[in-house]
Amino acid sequence: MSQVVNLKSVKATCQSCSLSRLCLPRGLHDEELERLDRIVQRKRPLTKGEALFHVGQPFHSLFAVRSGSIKVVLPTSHGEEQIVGFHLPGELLGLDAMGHDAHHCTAIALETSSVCELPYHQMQELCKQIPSLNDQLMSLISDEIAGEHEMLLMLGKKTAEVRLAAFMANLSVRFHRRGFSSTEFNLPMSRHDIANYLGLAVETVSRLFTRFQEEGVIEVHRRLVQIRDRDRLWELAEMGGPQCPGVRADN
Amino acid sequence: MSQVVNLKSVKATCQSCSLSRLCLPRGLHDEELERLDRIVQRKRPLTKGEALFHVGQPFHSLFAVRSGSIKVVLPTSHGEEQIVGFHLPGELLGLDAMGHDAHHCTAIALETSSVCELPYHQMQELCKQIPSLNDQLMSLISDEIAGEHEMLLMLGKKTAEVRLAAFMANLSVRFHRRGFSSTEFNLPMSRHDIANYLGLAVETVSRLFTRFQEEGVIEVHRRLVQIRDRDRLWELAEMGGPQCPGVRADN
DNA sequence: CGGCCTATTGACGCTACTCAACATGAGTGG
DNA sequence: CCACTCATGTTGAGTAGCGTCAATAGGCCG
Repeated sequence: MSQVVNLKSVKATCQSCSLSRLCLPRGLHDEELERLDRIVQRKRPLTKGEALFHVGQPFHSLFAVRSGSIKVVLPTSHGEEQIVGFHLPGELLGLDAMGHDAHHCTAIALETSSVCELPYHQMQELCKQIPSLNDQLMSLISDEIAGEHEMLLMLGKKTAEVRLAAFMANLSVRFHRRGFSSTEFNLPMSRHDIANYLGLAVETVSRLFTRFQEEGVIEVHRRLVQIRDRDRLWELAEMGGPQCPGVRADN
Repeated sequence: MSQVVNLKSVKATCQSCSLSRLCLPRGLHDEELERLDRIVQRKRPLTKGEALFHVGQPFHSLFAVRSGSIKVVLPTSHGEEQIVGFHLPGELLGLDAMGHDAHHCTAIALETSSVCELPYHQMQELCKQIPSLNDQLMSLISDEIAGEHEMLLMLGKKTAEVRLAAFMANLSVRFHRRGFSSTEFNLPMSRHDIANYLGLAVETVSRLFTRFQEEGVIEVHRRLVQIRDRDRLWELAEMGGPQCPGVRADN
């Protein structure tokens, strides 16, 4: 409150952001980046459990995760919930509300997380003026759809073992792209969240984790995961084939 | 080939299309409609089983279903397939490839079907010039994402009975919006397709159909469906609650 | 009419859920 | 610092829902 004068010095910019390779800035040159920066609003960090938006709330902005992680949840008529995605830094939130006036899902921080707010109307204007920004937005949108297709395949056809293995493999790749270790990371979400997301019972997830450990595939202690045998994990996830589900070409 | 002179007389236009209320033309006025019409390419109808595009093929156009129905399929490494959607007239295809150079899924006609081709680059240009076209495209995109979220919920949390009931209810609503009866319609897809889409075995679908019949909820003969007790069907589909999953506000 | 594909029905078994007890760690207050 | 409580995670036993396998019935087309 009293430090307004300091804000400028700590202000993050798209130019300086390490995620620009994954996020909207991808493919933009300096002048364009500055224009994007001008509409981006960096918000105060969310604390664990805090909602970025709730289902039904008016939609006026997209959000990009800057740090931390956020789960996206669909409430059901019967009080249950379905987690439809976990978003890591560089990924967009709120795409499913574009062109509508209310959010269709709820976004909740899994840990202390910061996001960039992108007022939708200003984004639209900027997309008109900067073709490569529009391209990148469309690319991220289609990734979202494609990713959900892969998830439908998971839930429709795969066993619990394959689902969990693929989930771990997917996290490994996504963390790696963000500059973290691909073999050792902390799960941002609880067992309950994992189970919910994968359409399984918590107990099943727990049992599978211990089985994976017994087989020397991964080591799990509470939320710390260490991947011991990457090849075997990929096999379990059925990701050795022609294309790698859940993983778009590297970038 | 020899009838070029006749083409104009039979040429369908977005202005004359009964689907404009659901499809891209929604919200456009006459002059804008004409400009959209100028980039739309009406293609020869697809025959049953014919592919509109295959996974891996270069992407350069979106498609809108004009008549018939089309299934969208994801192939897996193990030769299986997962159907990720059935598209009825007025719905778009290919959204998951925007911003990429290749299709991510395969689209196959379930019956004789015609589509409108929308060259993507021209669409982009037109979206810049016609804000309400851009709005409608974004709206359709977000509907696609939201619909897939609902489907994740189905596959993640719902029993076979609820899935099939919700599927029938969903079809009923979608046919109704297209001017068909909401209580009597022909399934465009086989039992095998339904089972695949819902993540079930064909036998389970068959058994549920007979159970629904015994309970007087629906009548099914081969592909003809008659809904006898709409309220009970909605109950079975768990669609009586606060909001109706799978069904956006009417339009 | 015969062959083929789709759909139905039945018997059986397995995967993963439910219920329940227990373990572990985190946070709190004395 | 320790005892207490609560949240989170693990493990076990029993079971149900749904998949698999197999046989049969019904439509469609040449």
